[in-house]
Amino acid sequence: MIIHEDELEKRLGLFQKALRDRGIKLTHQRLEIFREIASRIDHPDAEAVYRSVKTRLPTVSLDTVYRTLHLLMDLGLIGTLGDRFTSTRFDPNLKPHHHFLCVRCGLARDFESSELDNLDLPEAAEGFGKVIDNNVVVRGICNDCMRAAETVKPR
Amino acid sequence: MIIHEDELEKRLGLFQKALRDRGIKLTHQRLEIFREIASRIDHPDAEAVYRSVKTRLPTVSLDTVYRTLHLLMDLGLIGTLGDRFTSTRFDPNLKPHHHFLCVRCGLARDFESSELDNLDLPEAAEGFGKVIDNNVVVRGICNDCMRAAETVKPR
DNA sequence: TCCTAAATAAGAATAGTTCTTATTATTGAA
DNA sequence: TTCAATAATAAGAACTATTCTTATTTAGGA
Repeated sequence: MIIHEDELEKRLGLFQKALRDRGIKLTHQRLEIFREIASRIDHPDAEAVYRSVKTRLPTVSLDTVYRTLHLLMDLGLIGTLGDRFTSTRFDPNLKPHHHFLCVRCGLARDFESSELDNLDLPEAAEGFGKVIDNNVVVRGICNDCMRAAETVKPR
Repeated sequence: MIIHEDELEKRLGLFQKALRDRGIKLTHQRLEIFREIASRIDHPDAEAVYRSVKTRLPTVSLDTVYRTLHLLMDLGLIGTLGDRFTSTRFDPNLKPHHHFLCVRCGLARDFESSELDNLDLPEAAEGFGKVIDNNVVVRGICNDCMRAAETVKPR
């Protein structure tokens, strides 16, 4: 759960600068929430962040944790594990395959590739456990969204 | 949204056989729900499947759609788009990286690899739109879960 | 055809997340 | 440092996706 001290310092610096640059207030809550997420390598959910921060700031609310995590996402200071959809999307394709995913509209399409099915994984990856398979998610802007972006010129 | 007629037939065959082999009843609802998910390439969520099936079976319930989709998952006849967690998990790592994910306990760990950052993608993938980046998810059983499986022998 | 277990519809319940509102705190200005 | 304006917070209501409960219906074997 621990990252290097100097990596944490670097992340905290980025965070404080991002807030200052945009005139966003630096509250105790935001600092503690950022410190918590930035120092962990286990990809906690909002509830887990809330539980930890609560030991230091007993009156913090879960809502503030959510708002702050979303703020951090908007600022590009954190991301999520996997692409998030509001609901589960199902996939009837039983063959090994990978996905193209439009980050704008959520369009998802399958494609096959035996090269990608059989990637040579770095030792680091293999070291975490016994590998079953791997899935490549290609993120992009789909053709429709590209066309829409070209058509509607900003005024 | 359309797949080949013979691919659909093949999927329907697998489905009916899987139910028969296990003595699971073939209901109208199950057949229509499977037909719907099996014939689409757009990875719909339960609500979208429900809306379509409802036009043919007006009395079907959303709950039945959920139960059936989960049954199909348990039977290995469908999967989901991306690995699903009950809640959103956050990631403070801003460097390009990939993930190891334990399918048993949900442990997630980062690893870096410039090779994987710069994969040579098949034309099929590039054809869907403008690519931004790609993320590799390595699915497996983490070391802790492997040890647990070895320690607790089945009786 | 009849019987029985399994499956369904309907609606209540739950989990995760977001919204509303009254209160509090940050930050720039005096 | 104090003050004022405005943003941010806590609390709880509300909302969305999903699952559970229960009375009713149905598939499939005898």
